[in-house]
Amino acid sequence: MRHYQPEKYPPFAVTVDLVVLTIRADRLCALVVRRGERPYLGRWALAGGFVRPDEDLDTAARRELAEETGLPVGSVHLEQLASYGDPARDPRMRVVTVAYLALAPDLPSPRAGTDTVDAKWEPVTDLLGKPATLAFDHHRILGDGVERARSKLEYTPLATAFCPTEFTVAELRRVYELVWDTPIDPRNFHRKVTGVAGLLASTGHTTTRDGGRPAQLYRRGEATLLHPPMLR
Amino acid sequence: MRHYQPEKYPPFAVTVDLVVLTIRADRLCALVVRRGERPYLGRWALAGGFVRPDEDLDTAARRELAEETGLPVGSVHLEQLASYGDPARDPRMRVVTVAYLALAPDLPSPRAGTDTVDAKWEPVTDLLGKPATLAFDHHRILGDGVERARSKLEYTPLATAFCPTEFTVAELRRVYELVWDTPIDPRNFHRKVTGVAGLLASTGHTTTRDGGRPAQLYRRGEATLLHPPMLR
DNA sequence: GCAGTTTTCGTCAAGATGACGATTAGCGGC
DNA sequence: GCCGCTAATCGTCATCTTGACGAAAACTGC
Repeated sequence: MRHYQPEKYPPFAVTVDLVVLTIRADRLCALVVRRGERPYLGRWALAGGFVRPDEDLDTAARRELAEETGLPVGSVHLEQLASYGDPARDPRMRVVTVAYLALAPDLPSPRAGTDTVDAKWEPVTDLLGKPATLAFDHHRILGDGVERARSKLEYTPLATAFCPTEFTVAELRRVYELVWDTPIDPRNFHRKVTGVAGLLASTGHTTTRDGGRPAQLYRRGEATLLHPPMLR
Repeated sequence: MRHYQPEKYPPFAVTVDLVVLTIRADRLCALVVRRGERPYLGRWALAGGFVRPDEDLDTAARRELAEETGLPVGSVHLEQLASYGDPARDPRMRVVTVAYLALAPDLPSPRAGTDTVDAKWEPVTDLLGKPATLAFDHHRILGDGVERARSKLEYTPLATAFCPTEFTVAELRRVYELVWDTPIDPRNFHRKVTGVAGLLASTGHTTTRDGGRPAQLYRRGEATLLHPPMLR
């Protein structure tokens, strides 16, 4: 094992940043934290932080998610989104960030973390509508995350990640309606979603929490790809 | 702008690695280069190299593609694939690599680059069938790249990236057949592909290079998303 | 019991799909 | 110039899926 040779291997800092999405009060919301450090002190930003020397990227992402938000992290869907490495994206030094996309059911309000003085859920339309709100290139990263979520709803069971363990067809439909920002016919959606192999697993229970006739409760099925896909 | 503080921002090396796919002699092939340096000296690997201090990730990927292969790089589709950062993935030091997926029409044979002694096109089935052939975690990266290509054929016009500027419906079909490894009915494919809005742009020319009745030549259309998608 | 609400099942026309027959338009050889 | 070969392109038909919407079912609150 050789020595580290800075001339040959230029040093970078590597961070993870988190696009954490949830649905709260009938809106698609993203987690933002207020920065407690320079640069961008006091500005809102995505949660994130430096990857530790002996830590895998996925591990770092999950650790930051837990640390910076205090949220129960076990039930959260986490996947890598993309990496961003513009030489000027951080004024301190050369930083490459590996962005992750996290999807969660409606969670309690986050608490501030170690490097943050505040944390909250903010509707994504508000954030994306004002490009200068977020620090660094986080506006772009958020946009990419939302777009990834939108398209993955079509051909994966990702929408179930926004729902609690047991959920109704109507709750799942609400996810699609909010993420795609388009109304969906409840009857056709019901027919389609119950027809896709492996998307829903029956629990035998019912609930009336949405009012009206009792609805079947489902758990997420084993499918990882939807055949046929749900098209926008 | 602060000083670099190694305790606070642990140093990483950042590389780009390239999954370059093409279709040659009716097979889906990937570009592999023989390493001219330690570690894995003499082993086959994906093309790639260190990102320079003042260089964007996309720029580094395109530069490496040109440098390590000598291929004409203008017509090549290039997109980010994913990042890999297992602490043990490189025995020298902590390296995070940003993998890119490149798709090219049938190109001339590659030449060796600066850090490589040899370069060639190798059928992906051969590479994926023998997990220990490639250096580092490149077997996994290649697998992820091929899987990305497979699924993007469904809902984007990505298949056209494997074709020359002007191509026939049959040539496009051959791409689908080889990447998905499944036969497709020429008549139904023709009907479908000519029906998808914005996938194909007519050139008015025809060719008989495939034999038989002259085929219309098309250029790729403006669509970025296929409606409806081509389903496996 | 009744009004209100939501789930769930049905119907029907229009569009998409898969299997496959038939026609068209070049080629090469004679 | 005609014949067979090849491959592109067009058609047909039964089946499946989709979108629009009617209607019944099963709960709640009053």
